[in-house]
Amino acid sequence: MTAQTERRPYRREGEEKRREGLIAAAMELVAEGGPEAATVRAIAARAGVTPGLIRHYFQSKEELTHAAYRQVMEDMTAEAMRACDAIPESDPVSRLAAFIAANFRPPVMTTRSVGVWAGYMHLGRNDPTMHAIHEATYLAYRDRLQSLIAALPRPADPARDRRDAIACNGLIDGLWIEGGSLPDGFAKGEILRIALDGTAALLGIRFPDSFYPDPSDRKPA
Amino acid sequence: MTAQTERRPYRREGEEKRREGLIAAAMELVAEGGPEAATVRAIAARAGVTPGLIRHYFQSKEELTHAAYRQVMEDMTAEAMRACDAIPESDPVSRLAAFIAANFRPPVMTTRSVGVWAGYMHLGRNDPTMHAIHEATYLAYRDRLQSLIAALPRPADPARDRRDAIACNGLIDGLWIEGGSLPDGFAKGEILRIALDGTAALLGIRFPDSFYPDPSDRKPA
DNA sequence: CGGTGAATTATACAAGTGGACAATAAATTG
DNA sequence: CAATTTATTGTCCACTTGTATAATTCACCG
Repeated sequence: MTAQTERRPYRREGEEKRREGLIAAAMELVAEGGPEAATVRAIAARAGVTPGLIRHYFQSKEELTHAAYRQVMEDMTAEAMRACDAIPESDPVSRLAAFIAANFRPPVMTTRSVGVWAGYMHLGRNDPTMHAIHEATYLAYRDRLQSLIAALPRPADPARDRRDAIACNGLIDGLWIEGGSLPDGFAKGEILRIALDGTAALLGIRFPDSFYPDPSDRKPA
Repeated sequence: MTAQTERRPYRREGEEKRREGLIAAAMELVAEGGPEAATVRAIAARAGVTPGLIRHYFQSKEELTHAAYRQVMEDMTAEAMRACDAIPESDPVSRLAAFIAANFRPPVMTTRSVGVWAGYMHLGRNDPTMHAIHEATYLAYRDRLQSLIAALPRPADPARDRRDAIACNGLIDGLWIEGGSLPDGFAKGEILRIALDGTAALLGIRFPDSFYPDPSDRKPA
């Protein structure tokens, strides 16, 4: 047992690959065991690498944490934007529906991504960089939502659009957290249906049935 | 510097006082610096006590954490219920409004309480006891909300009430988190107004003006 | 008063943390 | 093919963590 463990084989890898691998390892560990599980040793082991290498690619563990958090947040809003951009601008209601619906399907609404978000979120309270990332990604998401709302066929009113965007964003966030942290508490597709009905009610519009989950037992309005 | 630090004076205190003091200290530290700041030494120092005493009142630090989390959650729902119970049952709309509004004033919506919630929430992912507390308090809150919704003057429909409760709960949670984590991003009373307007829209009702914040610049429906 | 036991303090410890740094292996360059 | 540089590994360290336990102080009871 006290025998010298044999040296890990020297494996050279591309710089980008290594950075991504370390970030992905950190995210996985945070998702699985919270931030306290994402130690330098655990991250290195998960990435198939020696702990010392982390400091070669990141000036500190904190810097790796920032990179991972930024990636998590940007990935999620990028996913929603991608779904939205698949719909032509001539149909603003469907664009909004696609944007909203994307938040309640994998890869956005999973226990994993909600877990990562939950693990990192409290770090924004004291770490100024984390707070800045949080604020920037939150506002970017909400601005995008507001622009989709402003494109709806209704009288222009920026103040109202802002309030509606805040409300819709709150509803989306709350349902996303609940669906992700208590996945067994809801029927399949239930959260998505509630989110679409809810945002439609908030905005006084109606979304096409095609964005709702399959077993279409929606009640009439 | 290496001089012997003088012994802390022996201060005897009631058992309840000590437990509450330790729980309060843990909550404060989590609110200020996240869970990693709530070490046994820091908690003891904040409570004006020696680290060893924690293990005299709690079998482990984990047990103290559970107690503190339970207290945080129960305090918040109790506050909302208290506000609600101040309104007679003959006015179900106002009772619901009072319940909702209580969530967007101190002591419920403060950076402190949102910070504690954020600091603890991810612990529910691996610790079964924390998960149970999370689920129990969440469901207790939502059930209360659902019963308030069911009391509204409208046709009885339990399935619809459930969906409405989930939606309203999501909106409340989302707005509460955003208002608490980005307190400078919103005007005074803005979140409360959006929450009342939002839940009213979700439920197809209208809340009395008296529950809205003072500078009443509400737009007509 | 003297003794018993609980409440409180102080000390000690094993395990784990992030970080510094030297040793090594491979790629690159001349 | 030698020299240099860079990527990667392994070792070490000072520090913190939660916990175990011994030493104190004090209230209470005979």
